[in-house]
Amino acid sequence: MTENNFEKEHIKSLNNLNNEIPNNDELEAMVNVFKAFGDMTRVKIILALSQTPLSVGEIADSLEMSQSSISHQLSLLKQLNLVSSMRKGRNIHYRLSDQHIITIFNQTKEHIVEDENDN
Amino acid sequence: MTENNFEKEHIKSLNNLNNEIPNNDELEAMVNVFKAFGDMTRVKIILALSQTPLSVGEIADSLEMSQSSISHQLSLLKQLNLVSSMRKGRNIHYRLSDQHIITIFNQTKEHIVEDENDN
DNA sequence: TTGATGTATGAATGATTGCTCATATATTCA
DNA sequence: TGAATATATGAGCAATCATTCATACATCAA
Repeated sequence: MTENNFEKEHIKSLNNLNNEIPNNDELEAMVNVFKAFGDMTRVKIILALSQTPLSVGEIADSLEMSQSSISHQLSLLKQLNLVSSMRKGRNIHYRLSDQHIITIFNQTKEHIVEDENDN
Repeated sequence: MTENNFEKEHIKSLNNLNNEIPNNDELEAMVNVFKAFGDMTRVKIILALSQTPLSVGEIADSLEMSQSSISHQLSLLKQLNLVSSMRKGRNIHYRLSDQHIITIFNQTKEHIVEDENDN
């Protein structure tokens, strides 16, 4: 009988599944942000920028990667409003555009750390 | 002179950049989790599981996708300890293994919503 | 045991993506 | 203006990845 109620609840949840999912545009935006975070180069760029604003060349030197590669990635990050840029003379300084980003990273790190302890 | 101090601080930050970045294993683990979140199918699976535990077939039906595809993705999510599974008779019930996941999703949604308002 | 149902899994494939190379654009300085 | 420096960008390529298809494995019911 109690078992049966669980089952009913479950069916109810099942029918509501599609309603609870965010609208597709928002979902797609989320997926794109996660995609951006799902690459080592971009994560390193973001972590570097979380310390201080940096020029393209500074990032490239720091990560020992080509200027072109970094520039491409910055352009992607900028498109997603994850970073913003500002010209300063010959250089262009990039900075994180949102502190949420670091919060998200920290949450994820926590997930991983807890995980390690579970083994 | 004050301008110069900023510059000095900046150089100092520059030299510390590599020190501040988490160790590579942790970084890689983070990137893998974000990669997992960077796919529409997996995000929908996770959002569905955030409502209630579900069997493979239930997820496949709900998302109108093949059993095989869902099973493949669940296997990936399981490998990353994002979901856990438990056999119940002929079915296998999957559930989220960590509430951090939803927190991360919500943070990301916030980032996106703020973004829309900025325009 | 046999048939039916639910899930997992390996191989193949088309699509996506990160990097490189070459080159264009923008700014400063002499 | 011309040379040097910093950055952006398009095309091409190799690697990665999500799905499908075929099939194997596991459980239940008769």
